[in-house]
Formats: sequence, C-alpha cells, structure tokens
Amino acid sequence: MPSKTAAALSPSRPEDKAAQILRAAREEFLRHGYAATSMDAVALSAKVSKATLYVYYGSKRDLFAAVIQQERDRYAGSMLSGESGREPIEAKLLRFGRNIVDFLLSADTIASYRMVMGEAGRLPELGETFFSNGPVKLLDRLEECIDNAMRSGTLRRDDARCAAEQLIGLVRGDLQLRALLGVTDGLSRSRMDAVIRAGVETFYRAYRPAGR
Amino acid sequence: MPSKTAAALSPSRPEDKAAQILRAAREEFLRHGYAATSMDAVALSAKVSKATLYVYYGSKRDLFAAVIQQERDRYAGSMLSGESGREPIEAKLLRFGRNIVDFLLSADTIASYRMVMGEAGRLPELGETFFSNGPVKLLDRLEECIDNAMRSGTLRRDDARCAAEQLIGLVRGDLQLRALLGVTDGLSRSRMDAVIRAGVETFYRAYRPAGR
DNA sequence: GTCTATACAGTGATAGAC
DNA sequence: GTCTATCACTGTATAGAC
Repeated sequence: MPSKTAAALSPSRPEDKAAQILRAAREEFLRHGYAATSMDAVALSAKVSKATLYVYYGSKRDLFAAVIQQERDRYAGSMLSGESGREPIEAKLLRFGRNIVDFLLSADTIASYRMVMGEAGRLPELGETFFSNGPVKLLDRLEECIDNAMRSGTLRRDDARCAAEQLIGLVRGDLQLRALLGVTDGLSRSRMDAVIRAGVETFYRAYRPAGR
Repeated sequence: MPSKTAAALSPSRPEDKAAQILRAAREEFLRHGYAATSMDAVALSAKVSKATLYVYYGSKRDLFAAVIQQERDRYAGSMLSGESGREPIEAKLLRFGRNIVDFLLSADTIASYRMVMGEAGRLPELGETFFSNGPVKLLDRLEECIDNAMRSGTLRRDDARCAAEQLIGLVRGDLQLRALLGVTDGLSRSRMDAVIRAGVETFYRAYRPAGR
C-alpha cells in the first residue's frame, strides 16, 4: 500500500494540488509581476517542492497562462444584477457605475491588470484572451441593459454598444489610471463618488429621450 | 593635464555618455520591462562596459528612475495647439480628440505606460511623478481650452476640469485598454475614428449651450 | 574614466532516491 | 508523485589594470 494509499492518506489537503499551486502562483504573480516572480517563491508559497510544481505545469509560462485564464473569470460576477424594473433609470445607471468602478479599482483587479499589461507585449495571446473573456464580458452585459432601456424608451435610441463603452469611459474617468500608476491621492471615496455621479449625469444628458 | 584633456580628446562622441546610456536604457526598458532587462543588455546597447554604466547610474533602479523622469516630458508636446479662434467648437473638439488618442496609442506611449504600471506597485513614487508630470499636464491644457469655451458661451458652463476628464474618457473608450493589452483588432483607423467621433458627439450633446 | 575579469547570489529546469 | 540536491546559466555589482 505504498503510493496509492499514501496519496489517499494525506487528508490534510482535500483540495487538488494543482489548484493549491495555482493559488500560490496567482498571489506571487499579482504581487511581483511575471519576470520578478521565481519558481522557487511559488513552490515555497504553495508548500511543495519545485520539482512537484514542474510536474503540474511544464514551464513558468504555462503556469502564468493558467493564472491568466483563471483571472478572466472574475468578471462574471454579479456586477450589474439586482435590477428591479421600477427603479428610475438614473438610479440604475448610478448603481451600475458604482459597481463597475468598485470592481475596476479593487486591489485584485488592479494587480491583474498590471500583471497582464506588463507581459502583453511579449505574450500577446494572453492579453487577447484576458480582454475577450474579461472586459468584453462586462461590456456585453452593460450593452444589454442599455439596449433594453433604449427599446423601452427610457433612453434615447442609439448604438447601445457605443453607449455602453461611453458610460464606462465616463465613470472611469482618471480613477483607473491613477490606481494603476499607484497614485493614491485623488482616490478618496468622496472624489470617486463625485466622478461617478458626474459621469452618469453627463451620460444621461446625452442619452435622455428627446424632450426630457 | 591627463584626465581633463583625455575627456576632451575623445571626439567620436560629442554627446554626453550619460545621455547615451539613458537612450539605450530607455529602449531596453520599454521593450522588455524592468525586471526582464539586464544591465548587460543596456551596456551592450549603449556600447559601454557595465562598469562604466555603474559610474553614471549607481544601480538599476536609479537608471530606471532616470528613464521615467525623462519619459514624462513627452507630454509637453503641441497636442492641443493649432487652434484658430474661428474654428467651430465641434471641429476643435474633434481635433483635440484625434490628437489625444493618437498620442495615447502611439507605440512609445503604450510602452511607457506598460513599463511604469508594471513597476508602480513596487516603486510608487515613480508612478506619482509620471502621473503628475504626464497625464496631468495634458489634462491641465485641455481644461484651459474647455474653460475658455465655457466662458465664451460656446459650451455650457460647468466644472471645466471634470468636463476635460470626461472628454478624454469618452474619446479614449476602450482603445487604450485594447492597446495596453496588445489586442490588435478593434484598433483599425476607421474604428478609432468612429469611437472618437461618437465620443465628441456625446460630449457636445451634454455640454452644448442650452437651446442649441 | 574606462575597460576586462570576476565574485557571488539567484534563476529555470532536471536527475535520482524514496 | 514527491522530495533533496544539483545543473548550467544569468543577474547585479565590484576590483584592479590602464
């Protein structure tokens, strides 16, 4: 009963070892970036030996790719949910804006943007998958909401996709850029909310139905 | 007069050696990022020995900081100039938008954003100086232009700073994000111009004077 | 000031014992 | 499958000749 039971008899880790490694790798890559993260550090953080690590992920690039693949899924959250039909459109837009900015400025999101952008020049396919499974998903959902509002006459009819991009651009302002560059001032709660409210107001001025 | 004349007698390099090193370092850092750039590569590219390199810049971080400091100045360009008073406001806004997007999406700008963002988490003061001497300068100039337009009644009176941020956010759309992530499709000239025109239109809808 | 040569730590990746 | 020990290599930084 050597190998088989030995594996079954280590019950202190009910979860898969691959997932354990992936979690550690994610943390290290997010904190230090790709090039500055060593496989030693990942192995140490995952509490496995480096050789074991290479059993699951053939190379550092493979491991990084797996982390990115996993990261994109965070966008599938319930960012735009909770809508009740009776809610006034401006309140709804404001809620969307706040949720979107909260998400974009969360420490994890900022760190993963930095991580992917830093390597996008050398690993372009990773940037593409991140983009099409991350930001695009968010845009799709927002477009749908805006399209509904346009069809119901709550917003002026126009290109919903374009409007969704514009709403994001407006509420984002320079907040995301500041966060990505590590500029902490100008990111107070009050200023963030002021930017979001002003963005929503501008959006509604441009997209309110004629005569309102 | 050994050392003094010796320096004067190497006429093959009229420019300062420090500048020569800085140029090479900029190129390497922009292309490969901070961690993935070796001092060997910089020395090779600058055609000096590594020891010489360490004479001028005490460490790799110092050299990187010098590159960032230099990079911020690229924003001082004539992005918003060329304005003739008679030009209609919409045409002027469109010109601004095109110049801003052209600048933000240029290969050099994208590379320097990636470079600074990638290290902003570990070298926060660099991100701050880059931001306050780069993007903020652009915003200042745009604010001034919009403020003038608001005072002259060409645009509705409101917070000019906020409006300037919003105009940038609108014309930027997802173009900059795409470029930073290395997503090449969706960056055609025609789509870029469509995004910019739509952004300017939305901006003007929200900020045109009442009754126009 | 500039070079060659090198110290010394750390890198990704692997071999072999268990 | 997992570990320890090690490989070949590259990294930053410096000493010493000129």
